[in-house]
Amino acid sequence: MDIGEIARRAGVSRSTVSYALSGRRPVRAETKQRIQAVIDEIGYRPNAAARALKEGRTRTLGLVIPPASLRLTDMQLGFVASVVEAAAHADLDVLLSPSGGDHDRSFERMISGRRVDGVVLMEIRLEDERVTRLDRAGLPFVTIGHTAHPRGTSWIDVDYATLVARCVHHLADLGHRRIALINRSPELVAAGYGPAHRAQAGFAEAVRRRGLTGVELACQDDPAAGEECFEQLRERHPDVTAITTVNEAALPGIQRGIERAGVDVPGAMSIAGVAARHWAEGFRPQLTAADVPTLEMGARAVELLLERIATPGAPARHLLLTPPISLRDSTGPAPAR
Amino acid sequence: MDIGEIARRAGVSRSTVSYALSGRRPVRAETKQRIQAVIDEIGYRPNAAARALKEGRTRTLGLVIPPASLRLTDMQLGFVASVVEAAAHADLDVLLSPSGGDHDRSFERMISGRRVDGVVLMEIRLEDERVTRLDRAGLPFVTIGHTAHPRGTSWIDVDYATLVARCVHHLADLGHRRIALINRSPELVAAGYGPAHRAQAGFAEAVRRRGLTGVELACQDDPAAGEECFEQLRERHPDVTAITTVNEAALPGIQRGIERAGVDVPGAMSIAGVAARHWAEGFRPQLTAADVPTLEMGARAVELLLERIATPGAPARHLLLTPPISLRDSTGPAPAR
DNA sequence: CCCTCCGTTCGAATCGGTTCGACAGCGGGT
DNA sequence: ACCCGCTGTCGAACCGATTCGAACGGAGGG
Repeated sequence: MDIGEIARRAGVSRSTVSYALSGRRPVRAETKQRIQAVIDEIGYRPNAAARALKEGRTRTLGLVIPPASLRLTDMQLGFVASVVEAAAHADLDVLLSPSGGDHDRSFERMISGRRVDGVVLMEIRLEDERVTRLDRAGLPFVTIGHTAHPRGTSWIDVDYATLVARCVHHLADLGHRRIALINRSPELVAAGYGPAHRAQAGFAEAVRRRGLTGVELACQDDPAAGEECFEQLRERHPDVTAITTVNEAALPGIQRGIERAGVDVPGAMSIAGVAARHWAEGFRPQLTAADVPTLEMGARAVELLLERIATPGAPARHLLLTPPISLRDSTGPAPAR
Repeated sequence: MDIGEIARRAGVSRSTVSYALSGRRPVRAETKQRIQAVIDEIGYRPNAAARALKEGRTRTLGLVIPPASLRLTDMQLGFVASVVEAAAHADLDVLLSPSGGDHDRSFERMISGRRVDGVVLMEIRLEDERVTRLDRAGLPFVTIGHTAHPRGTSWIDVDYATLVARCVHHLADLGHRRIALINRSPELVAAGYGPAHRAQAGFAEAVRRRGLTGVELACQDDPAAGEECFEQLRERHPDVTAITTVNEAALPGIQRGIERAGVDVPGAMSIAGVAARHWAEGFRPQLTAADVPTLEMGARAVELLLERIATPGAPARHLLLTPPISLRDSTGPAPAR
């Protein structure tokens, strides 16, 4: 079922079949029909490897995901889903590489074996070795999240600093004076994980500006830790009246903690955060939050990547999203003393 | 940076370089070293497309996932993660195809363009067109889940019928006479989705055997639906004292419902189910459940697939897992009348 | 001393596509 | 009548690897 077989059966040369399929040179309508008939009959599809070899491109995008052993967060999952979706829409396939840990072989294969035309990288650290490796390999890539100094690389990210700051301002406007930030895990903060880092910075700056008292807590990305973190907060800082968080995975736990402590939200405690709509609306009462447009981000990332692939010389582009905060039911005036 | 460049710099022929790398023919140690030195210097990696073209295999596995627009369940995510993990372990790459809906192009490309050596299929329906298409394409594949009549295909699955039956027996042993099954979504049941179907069958059979009264409810795979479903159950069947469920995504909602209704578990209501350990242990009180070994299943699926690829003639193999039920804190004696 | 065999290497064919150059035939402009 | 350009087709080269057959030289056996 190679192209030669089609050519033989249609009584033409291999190149004619190729031109009939690609349309790069005119082929008589009758001939084209004859070829198409044979193709339909045999069920022929061009061999992807042969095409990739000759064309020098694979029509495949690489997607680097966190090591599979780690549970993907909902947000990461959203990125994966939307990248795959967008790629499929552009008739591209997606090759997965669980990188980090000891599985760098897969990453190595992907970037140096010319298996992909471009790469989408996620879970970017402020200093990220993978970025420099991709740069050296001369492979087009786009990151979801951005490094400390993203010189020539295209990226898309959510402006955590601004969003957290906005939450703080919103809470301050409501009269809250003591506000806590429930951040991502201590490990991530220590590892220089961008969102955690920038949330911290935005929080500190906003708190300073408004002359508030700020408390920052690092919390593992899971419900149990969220509950524990909330209890800890109540114990050590009982005077805090508002919480802002970027840790969506901890939300169910925070909610549990609130319910068990019998705290009235938003009567006695206000909460505002950054989270995918899914999490914000699942919270009781529904969470006032900046909705991270996970699905859109993956799609835009692919868009940026396709641009980079099409015109490698073009300047890198950056998309810093600042979705509006959706007012829901979890924030209200600070309780009177 | 092709093999010719290496050959030139090392002063040997291209075939010698190839043999030095593959070891399929002896190469003098000194020559081998010289070649290796050049390779290390240049950072050469064989072009994947060229190799695939000549060898006739791509060293890539295909993984068909539900359309990306749908939220992947935790279990599906576990499959994806473990398949990717296992493939990476065998130095294979994984190509993703979101199939179903209008994205069949990707599926079509994958199976007929010889882009992959084999395919892992998940979310199998009792009658599944994709299986027949793969069969026709003559591509080795393995399914996670199984069709109604899986003749010559290898698969791995969890024995939902038996597990649900065991839950029922366990509850019956504790004295419960009226038991509800909270199944997966009505759509899945209607579409002939295996686990939902077999859970139903196992439930009905066990209930009949023990002479119990059984109530079956279909429930969307999300917390909100779980809560609603529980409330509905309390309202319409207030005499039910035990629940068994295969809908892990609904568990948090069921828990919420229980808490809001102030029902004592396991004092007034027992619950036993089938769920990944993660969900069972996250439930309060911890859920007595058969722990679905998601991660193991993906790994075993890849194992089966590699066997199929290695020896296409060998008979298909089936792995029907029946993990034991872990007794936790959610089941107890039926309340006295 | 000749013949084999083995280790080592090379050249050429091959995988299945795409694409370039050439060429035939035909219509139109001058 | 001639040349140009366009349409439609073919043959051959090429992408970058693997692999087969053959050649060469030295060691070992008869």
